[in-house]
Amino acid sequence: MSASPERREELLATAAEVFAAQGYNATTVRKIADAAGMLAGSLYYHFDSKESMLDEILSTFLDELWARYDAVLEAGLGPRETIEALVTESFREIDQHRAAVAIYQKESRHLQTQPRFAYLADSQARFEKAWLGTLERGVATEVFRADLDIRLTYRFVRDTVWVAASWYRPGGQHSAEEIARQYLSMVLEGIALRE
Amino acid sequence: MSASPERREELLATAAEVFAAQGYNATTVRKIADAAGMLAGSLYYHFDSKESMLDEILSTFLDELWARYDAVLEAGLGPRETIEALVTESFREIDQHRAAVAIYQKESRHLQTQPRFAYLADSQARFEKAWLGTLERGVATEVFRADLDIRLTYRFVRDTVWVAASWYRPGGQHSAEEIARQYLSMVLEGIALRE
Amino acid sequence: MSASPERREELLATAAEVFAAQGYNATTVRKIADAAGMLAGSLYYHFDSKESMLDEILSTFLDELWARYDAVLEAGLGPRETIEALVTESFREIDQHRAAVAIYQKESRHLQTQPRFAYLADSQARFEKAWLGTLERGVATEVFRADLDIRLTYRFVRDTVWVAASWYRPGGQHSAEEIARQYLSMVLEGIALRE
Amino acid sequence: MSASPERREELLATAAEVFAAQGYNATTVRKIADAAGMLAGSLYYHFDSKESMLDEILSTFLDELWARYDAVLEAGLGPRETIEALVTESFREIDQHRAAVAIYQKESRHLQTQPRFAYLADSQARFEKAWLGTLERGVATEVFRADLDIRLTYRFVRDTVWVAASWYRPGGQHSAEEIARQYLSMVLEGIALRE
DNA sequence: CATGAATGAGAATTCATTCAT
DNA sequence: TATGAATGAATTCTCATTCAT
Repeated sequence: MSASPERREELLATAAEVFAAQGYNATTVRKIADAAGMLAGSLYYHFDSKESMLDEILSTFLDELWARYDAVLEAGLGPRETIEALVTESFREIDQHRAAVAIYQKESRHLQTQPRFAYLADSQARFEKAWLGTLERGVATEVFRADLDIRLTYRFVRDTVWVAASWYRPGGQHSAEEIARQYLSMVLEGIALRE
Repeated sequence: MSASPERREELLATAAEVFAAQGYNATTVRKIADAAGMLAGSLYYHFDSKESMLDEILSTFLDELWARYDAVLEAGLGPRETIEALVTESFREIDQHRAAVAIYQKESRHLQTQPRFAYLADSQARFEKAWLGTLERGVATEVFRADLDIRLTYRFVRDTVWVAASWYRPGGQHSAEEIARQYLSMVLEGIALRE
Repeated sequence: MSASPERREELLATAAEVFAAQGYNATTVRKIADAAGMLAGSLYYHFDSKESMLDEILSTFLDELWARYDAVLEAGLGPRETIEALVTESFREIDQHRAAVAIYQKESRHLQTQPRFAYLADSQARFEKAWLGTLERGVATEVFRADLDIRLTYRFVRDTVWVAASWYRPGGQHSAEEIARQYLSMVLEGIALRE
Repeated sequence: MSASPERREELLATAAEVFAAQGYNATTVRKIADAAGMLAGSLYYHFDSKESMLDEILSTFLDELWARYDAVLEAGLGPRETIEALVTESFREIDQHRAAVAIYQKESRHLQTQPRFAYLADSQARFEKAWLGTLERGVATEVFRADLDIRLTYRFVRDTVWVAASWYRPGGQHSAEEIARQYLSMVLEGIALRE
């Protein structure tokens, strides 16, 4: 009930694409197997269950994301630079694991309630702490505006970044970095022309 | 096969809540019926199918939304005022039909491929035309920044507004209008403090 | 739970048409009610159940048929004349109660097993006795051929008559009597030209 | 989604028996599965739906029947010999595929209206052409009586043969050929003794 | 490693029937 | 007499999962 790690990864990538395209619940094991060129039952040689595929996809994604985030958070940057770095890393993650991000975006809310996916809630709490803390620091140091509800701002920034996974296609017109740059510019400076 | 419009509306509101909370696919008719205090089969006195409930929820929402949008678009406002009005109407819609908006947000992408829900794609195209046109007008009249990719800006503004449906709860701390005001401020001026 | 006999008869006639056209099992109470211009539940003011409608249709048909058959059988006719009279009465019955005959033809075999419809088996047995007895009498008196298996002949004559209900439409080109005449001619003389 | 042809055939044979015995509509998938010694859901590994089982049973039957009929029709026989051969082949078909014939007999009329079963109507039309043409040829060459309505005769001959499927049991007293011989004798010469 | 064939739990849906009004 | 709204049992079908080969 395990196999070469490469094959697993291939299969997980395939599964992630299908989950992202059709939604986890609407995805049948058969569809994944079709996409992988095998029969549904054969997947069970590699994985315990459909849910464990989802679990592995999401936890791998979050592990990697937090490695990136932690590196940023421990770098001792200023609030604005921290936000810039977090957003840029987020877009890099979207670029490299678009499917996983899209799944996370669509499914994490209702998965959180299940014990097996409690780590999603934990991660969410860490997100909130990191972003919110940075924003508060920015307000305190007069880098960010003080007249906005800080939780509203947090949600604005957070959502603004992650929803992009729903339309982003790697290899498109703009690189992840370029998209990050423009998004940051909008989030930080707004879209209105300054006189 | 149909029945009194009031009962239908009650049941649709119930169904919309459950769809929004659990996702369309993960929602069983039984759950809807439970929430409505009846047996699963009884729903079929009022509706043809689970899908037709979804259909009615989404099309009612879009009809109403477009009535609001059209009123704004025909008012002859300037680009900035148009964006402000569209965003404000969107938050009012979220306030009044949160469930429908959340469902739309989560399900419309993959529903679009089904002929029955082709109107979702039509609506999407109209959205794009309305928002994109307004943004372009704003760039031309030097109300909006010219250095941003206009399609990126469109997606930013569009997503920024609708994702709010995933966390917004009516009767919370801020009114829909207040949230709209703050969002608009962020979208237009950014979150960074201007020196 | 009963009503004017006229209304019952009307409704039974309607039900019989639908049963004949679609088959008993494939006929929903709703279809009958639609055809009668009322709602499904309303039928239950007139009848106990769908099955009791079927029962009443079939038993009424058989009662009438046996009244006719008994008159023939008690008339003291010769074997050939008896067969002729039975066939003619059968076609008259088809003419007047086509739907009931068609239902009988299609459903009686598997209904017979249910206690409620045991009378169908009884009737079948009486049929057999009447027809078979007449044929045997005919063979004995050298009116009918002796070289045929008598049970095969019985089935041939019986089926030959009743299947006609599946295509007969009252008011068509030929009257019931004319069809009876031609059928009788075929059954008795065959279709080959005699030299 | 399909599987080994042998298993399919076994299961189809089982299904055909149950359909023939109880009628298509009254047959539940569970009954078929019981008869096959498996669970209802398991049938769906082999077949798309209950309807597709019916479809396959009927189309297989008609394909085979038409292979036989075409061989006869292309043999250049005289009208009487053609009728004899067609009837004989029909009884052979009844002997070998009794269940399919019985289903065809009972269900084809109302199935014809569904697009999926349009081929039943096509086949019916070909039947009519074949039988009617042969009868007409027989009348023209003075082999068959000219004083009968030819369409009535067609129905008589057609029904006479196929209804036998409702009572025929293979391995009974008479072989298919013997029954064919006696039926042909009745149809051609009649049951009355010739003086 | 993969297949083929199943299992069994539940899903959506249908429909005869009931009953207060 | 008829309606509107339900019930509840049964039905078709789906799907994750298992397992011998």
